[in-house]
Amino acid sequence: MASSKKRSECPISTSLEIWGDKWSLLIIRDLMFKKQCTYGDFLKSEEKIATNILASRLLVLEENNIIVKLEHPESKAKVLYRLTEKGIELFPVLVEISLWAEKYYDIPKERESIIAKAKNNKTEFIAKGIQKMKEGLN
Amino acid sequence: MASSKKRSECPISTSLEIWGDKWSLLIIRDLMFKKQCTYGDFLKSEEKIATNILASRLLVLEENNIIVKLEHPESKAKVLYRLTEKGIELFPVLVEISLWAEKYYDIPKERESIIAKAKNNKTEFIAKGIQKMKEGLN
DNA sequence: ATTTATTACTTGTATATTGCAAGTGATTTT
DNA sequence: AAAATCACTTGCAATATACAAGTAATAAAT
Repeated sequence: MASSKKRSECPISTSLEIWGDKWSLLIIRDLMFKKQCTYGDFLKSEEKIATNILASRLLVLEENNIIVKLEHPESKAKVLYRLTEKGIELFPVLVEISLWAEKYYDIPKERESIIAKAKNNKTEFIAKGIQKMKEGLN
Repeated sequence: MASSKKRSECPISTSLEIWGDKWSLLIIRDLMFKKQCTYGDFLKSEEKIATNILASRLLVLEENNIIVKLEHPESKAKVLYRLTEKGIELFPVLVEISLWAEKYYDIPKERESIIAKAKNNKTEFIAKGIQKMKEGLN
């Protein structure tokens, strides 16, 4: 269900085959902003992903080692999803997407300050963001 | 046919609604590598995009001012597609995707040297790439 | 203890997008 | 004038998405 054979050896094509759709990067975005999410947390996001799509995207991301499932410390009924290192390393991609959008579209007020920061010293912003997220892996 | 209402104000979501699919960034990639392409050039790419999808993606990219159609200097039967400034500004996104893929997947030999260059001095690599492409706009 | 609510999903069905093969009309080459 | 090339379009099957509802396991409330 998840994978057939590669279209090509192009790294961009390979990447798009995994997360090149309208939803996967939003799941990854949520995990970067909120560090850990339950299934229900994803459903609560503004974009209103359908539950069957969420389930299928989470599976693909998990199969490709971009996210992992963890047990919730407080409830056996809940599952926590978290980014792996491989998932965290997608941060620069999301930053560049945000910076591109900021040039050509209106940005919500509450994002302005963080985008300004990213723009101001991109290299450092990315490095620190990744570093912080990787600390959370332990 | 192209646009309904936005899912959200999130810049990442906005971007994905335009080019968040398996094909659009490959079209943009081709235009970055080859500067200008005819319809047939896109069809020749390794990934073998279907012609109806190509037509629909080109339309969306054009509607969103990411590419433009130009007349071919040598033939009235051909159409040239080229990136706009807005399209060129997607270069950093493609670079980061490539660098991510390079960490986790095998890269074709002929791409190794350029990816090494990008990795070595990312900021400069991106700036120069964009500069060069923008020169081609005149 | 038993009902009620939450949780992470699954299932069913309608609609939209993609994939593939073939076709069309305008040019261009022979 | 005929054949080839060009940028697409069309038709249809396959797949993916959207929306609504359902299920089994756990947890909370009574």
